[in-house]
Amino acid sequence: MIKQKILVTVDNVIFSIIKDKLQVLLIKRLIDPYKNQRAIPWWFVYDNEDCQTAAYRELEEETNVKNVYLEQLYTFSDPKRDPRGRVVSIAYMALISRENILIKAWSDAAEVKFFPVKSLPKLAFDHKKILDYAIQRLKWKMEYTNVAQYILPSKFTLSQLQNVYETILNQKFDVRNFRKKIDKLWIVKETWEKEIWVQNRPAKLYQFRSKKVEIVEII
Amino acid sequence: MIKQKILVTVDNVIFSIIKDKLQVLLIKRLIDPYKNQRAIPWWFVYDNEDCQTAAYRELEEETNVKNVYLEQLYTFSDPKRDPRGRVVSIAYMALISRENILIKAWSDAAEVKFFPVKSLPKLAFDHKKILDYAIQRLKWKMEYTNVAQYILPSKFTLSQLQNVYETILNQKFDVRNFRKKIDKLWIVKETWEKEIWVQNRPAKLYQFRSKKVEIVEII
DNA sequence: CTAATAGTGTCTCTGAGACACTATCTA
DNA sequence: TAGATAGTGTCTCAGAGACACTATTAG
Repeated sequence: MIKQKILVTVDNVIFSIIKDKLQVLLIKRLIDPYKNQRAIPWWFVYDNEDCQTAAYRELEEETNVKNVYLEQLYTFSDPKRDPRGRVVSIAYMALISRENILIKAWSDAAEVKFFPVKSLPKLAFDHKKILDYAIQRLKWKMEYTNVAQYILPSKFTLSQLQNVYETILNQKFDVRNFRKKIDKLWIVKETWEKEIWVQNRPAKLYQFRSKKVEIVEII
Repeated sequence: MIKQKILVTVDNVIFSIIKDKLQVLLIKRLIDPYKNQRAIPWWFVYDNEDCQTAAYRELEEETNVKNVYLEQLYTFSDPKRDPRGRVVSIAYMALISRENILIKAWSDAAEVKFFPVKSLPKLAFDHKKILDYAIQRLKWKMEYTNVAQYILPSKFTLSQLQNVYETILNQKFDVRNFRKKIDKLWIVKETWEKEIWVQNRPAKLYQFRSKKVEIVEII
């Protein structure tokens, strides 16, 4: 067969909603090129694993891997994207609920930290392009499927659900119309539980009916 | 940097509508593995070109490359997908109009030939999986964008347009409702020309208003 | 005038979106 | 009882889908 000098990596765009903001996990680069700049976490694919497995391996570093959504996005292959040599990167998007984020990604000082997508630092390589692509895909997935469940705790209020949509799609919805829609789509069910420790009327907690990602026209 | 033994290829799923059927271009393999079976055309990516460029290069072999739509689909990376060694393949989908297909893909005896997607031979490697994915994506793109223009001649009748949708989405539409919808979406315009050489009332010829791929909820 | 396809309008029903007040809990 | 958020129904308008006949051409 032919000779090639191409390395293969996976990049992981890891989204969560923290403090009512859509945030993405970034690492600080410790070496050149782009030393001290932030980057999307990535790693080389091993010879005997497929890319999805490599992306999961990477994801384990930062999260408690229960109930993670992982989806392949796009393959970035500009010959100049890494100044050191030819690297083709398969980008993935992960959605995780705040409760599944490991402590080390919490600290402000950390080299691995969440940033709100609305106030990002300058990113290394072509990672801005990758992130923009991921945000676009996330919006589509939110509108047309039930993936919202992966970014919420397993039991949630309808207000929380609405907030996820409003935050990610960057628009407001009428409370009554939103609930009517969710109700008709038959994607969530009531539990017998209610919020506790809140200083107002406690809301009912709901669960998604299906863990499977399904096509549902939500918006 | 790290040592890897991974080769990178592009696979091209080339669609067209021929004889009112959705068809895909397949080559006959001349060597093992899968000798004499049909496969999606593919090639290695050169060290200094991005994957899109590689896919275009491949496409030139079979088509007259004017007015081709080319879109990256998905990257297939199972370590066992090629029995000879580790090959990661970036799959692309191309849409071409029948008028842009080179003669050599026309002959029945050819080693490069179109097959209706409804009566496919057995495919080599994981190419059935890739093709299924491509068909799925094609359906989505037809429903939500104006890509239909790439599979039609530049001037076409509304009946032809409706046929493209019916063929690919595998369902019938009411003539009046279909035309109402297309009219309202404002995506095509009349020309002053009509069909010729037909044995019935000749239909008006239309053109797409925009060559750019745009989001339009067609169906 | 026959065969073949092009081309056109109306009605019904469903779903989207605008809109404001009452209910229930804690402190 | 004040403060805070949960929770609920109606009306209007636009778009989707069902449905049948006339128009125009070639031969």
